[in-house]
Amino acid sequence: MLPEPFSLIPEASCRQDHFLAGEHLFHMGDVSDAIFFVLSGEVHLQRYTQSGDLIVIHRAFANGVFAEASLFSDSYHCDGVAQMETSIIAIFKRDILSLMDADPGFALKVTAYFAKQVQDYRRLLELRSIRSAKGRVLAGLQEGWHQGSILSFAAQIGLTHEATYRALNQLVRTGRLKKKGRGDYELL
Amino acid sequence: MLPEPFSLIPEASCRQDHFLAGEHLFHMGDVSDAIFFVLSGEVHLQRYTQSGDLIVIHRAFANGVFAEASLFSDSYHCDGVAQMETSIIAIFKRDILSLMDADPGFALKVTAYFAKQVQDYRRLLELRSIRSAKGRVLAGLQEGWHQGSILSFAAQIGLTHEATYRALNQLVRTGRLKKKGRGDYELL
DNA sequence: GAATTAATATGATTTCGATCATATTTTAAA
DNA sequence: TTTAAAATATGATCGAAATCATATTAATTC
Repeated sequence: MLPEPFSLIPEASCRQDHFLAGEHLFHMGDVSDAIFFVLSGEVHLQRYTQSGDLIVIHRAFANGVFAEASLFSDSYHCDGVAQMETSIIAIFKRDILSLMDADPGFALKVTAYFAKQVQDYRRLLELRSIRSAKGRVLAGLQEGWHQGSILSFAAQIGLTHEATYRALNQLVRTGRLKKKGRGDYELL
Repeated sequence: MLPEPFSLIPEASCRQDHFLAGEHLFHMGDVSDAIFFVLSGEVHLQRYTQSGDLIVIHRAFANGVFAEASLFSDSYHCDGVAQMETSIIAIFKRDILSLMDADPGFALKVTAYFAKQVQDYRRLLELRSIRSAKGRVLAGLQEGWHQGSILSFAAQIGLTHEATYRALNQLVRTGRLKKKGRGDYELL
């Protein structure tokens, strides 16, 4: 059920839960006691900037693990919000940490997870440094990041949805994309 | 020289090397045997898409560590290419892993290193989501990220240096900053 | 100490994404 | 089943940052 290395955690250290669209799994500042695995649905880790802008830090889909960074901090540093009806497994932080202490092999696998996160954020930053909407959308598609709605894709790559729709349209016109249907694009 | 926790690795586990512009440090698919620290120069981690487009996954500059993810995979998943004359220190993967195995304290520091990187990248992403140059420069200063040149500060926060100079000027005029000298600004 | 390069700075112009508006289609809800 | 809401578009306008240009000062290097 749970992916490596969290599959090594006993079931007694987990809790199943269910959320509706828009519901919070946790709020920024809450004491962190668990990391999460998505059974079905979609969860956004997000924060609001000083100016009130919403930024999506990470999108977790089915079979994804998220909020692992909370293992090393006392509280969550972002909101976790279900984007649709979502089922999750919460894995208790305390039990993960004690297993890491007892089993170096397990600890190593957890470290690999953090390394992967760093890699992902670097990619996202590099993508966001692409100035043109067209180039950014194309790169985002090539990275395979258009999985959910175009709206959430736009948020992740840091464009308005209008700019994203227009860039998609341009890419279709210049023969880089094929439009298979409403909101359904394919790379060529 | 090397940043924590890699400074704890003995020198015998490292190799200094030098590359000219365009030279490869490694190719995608090569067996991964080291992670890298940039002494000077610039290295791009990049790969080609199916359609032949070059995608830059990460840019590593002086004092940056990169290809840490190779610790946990048998081969490099992208090309590492020097963009100019570049000096690096290669830290042998095998020796890092064995030290992590032998010393749980070191292993924990490596984990903490990755966790910190995740936090840093999240902050940077949040800052970059601030649309106005003025707000972004101000936030960057408040984060304490203007330490080197304004040129490198501009690059970090994702603005051209011209936009950055103008934002600094605006912030001085609106009384948020004090200009103490050429390229020397102080928060108020 | 002269020459060269890099960083700081500002002016003029242009571009392109944000913003606001509106329509249509699809999905969810009442 | 009607209504409401969300996602997918596209049009018009505006503003702010990119771009290109040039000057000055500081730091290298020759």
